[in-house]
Amino acid sequence: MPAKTSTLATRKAAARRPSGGLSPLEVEAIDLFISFVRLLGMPKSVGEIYGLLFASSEPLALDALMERLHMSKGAASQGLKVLRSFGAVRSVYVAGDRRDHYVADFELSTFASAFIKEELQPHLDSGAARIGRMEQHLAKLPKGEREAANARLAKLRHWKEKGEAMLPWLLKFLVA
Amino acid sequence: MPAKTSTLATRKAAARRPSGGLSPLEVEAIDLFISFVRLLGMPKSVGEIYGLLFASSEPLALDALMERLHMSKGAASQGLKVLRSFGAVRSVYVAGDRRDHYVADFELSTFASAFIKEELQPHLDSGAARIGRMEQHLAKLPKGEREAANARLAKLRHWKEKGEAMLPWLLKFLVA
DNA sequence: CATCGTGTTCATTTCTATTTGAACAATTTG
DNA sequence: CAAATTGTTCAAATAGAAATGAACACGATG
Repeated sequence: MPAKTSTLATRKAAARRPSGGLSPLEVEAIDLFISFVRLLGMPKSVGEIYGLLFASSEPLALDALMERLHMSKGAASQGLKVLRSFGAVRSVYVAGDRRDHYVADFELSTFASAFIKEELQPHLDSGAARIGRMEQHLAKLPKGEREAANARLAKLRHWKEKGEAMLPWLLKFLVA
Repeated sequence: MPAKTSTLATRKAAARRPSGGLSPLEVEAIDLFISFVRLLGMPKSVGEIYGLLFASSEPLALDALMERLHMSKGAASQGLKVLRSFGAVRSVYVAGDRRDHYVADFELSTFASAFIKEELQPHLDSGAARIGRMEQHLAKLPKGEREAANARLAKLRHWKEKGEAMLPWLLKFLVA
């Protein structure tokens, strides 16, 4: 079987979408996930890729993503890397094809817990470290100021605790 | 009283910080809030301003922010506008001074509820609208594909509901 | 083992978001 | 009411993030 040959399913799908265009449903899904990933501070391309994979019933290879999303190979590769790291996407085996094929993972929970661990938790940790350093500085302050500054620090500690209490809850909520 | 004259408190504070420099405590607070607002996708300047106000025991006017943070008047004005819109900052009256003076509001709850209403809720709403549109498109699909696509849409609806259930809870958690 | 197919990386380019700085509006002061 | 002070707005400049495209690494294939 020559390398260029595609599966039957792929050929049928392509027939419905001449020139690699996107169906209205796909466009809507892509838009949805673009705005979602932007909310999380990720590049648009990540949303495009996930959106298309989400809408697609067959696994898609890198070239398919490039072609249908009008995206460079580099961007597609980077985007998939991010999505893999969050467990939002995984590669599936396709017989007789050397390329990697990807499908969207639909479990919100894996995605959420990865995001919390990789993005939120580190922020909380560095925040806690900073509060620690602030306590050091506080000790060296003249007595008059120390009192007022300490009240503020207490607020910070309180927020830190709120945050630390929230993450596990958030996780549980999303997994449930 | 000539316009250039500052309050007694301001003069004393300035004496400890020649050339408008920042104390280590202030730097630490500013760093903390910069990384926080960046996490929420807001410009750095917003974090700088809130950080300095948070650390400062006296209310600060626009020129003080400009000078101490080496920031243009425009940026300071914009930043304060955002912070006011979130209720993170409010202006207080200072006798004998024409300028607006600002203090940080420490209530996490007002801040959080403003953020949820202004940022998160609109996203959820537009997401819901998009799901509606997707349901329209789905109806026009050939029967074979409709089934698979519908399963995906069910997932989306589920996430939407999760999101809608989460916001009120999040709010309650942060206010408590 | 030379070539081809596939995917990654990274310097450069392109695009977007933020900041600047100056013009303006509004208000106060002498 | 003219001049000075304060704050806002917005076009232009700048900094920062993301995408491109080409070079590279790696394995497969003949």
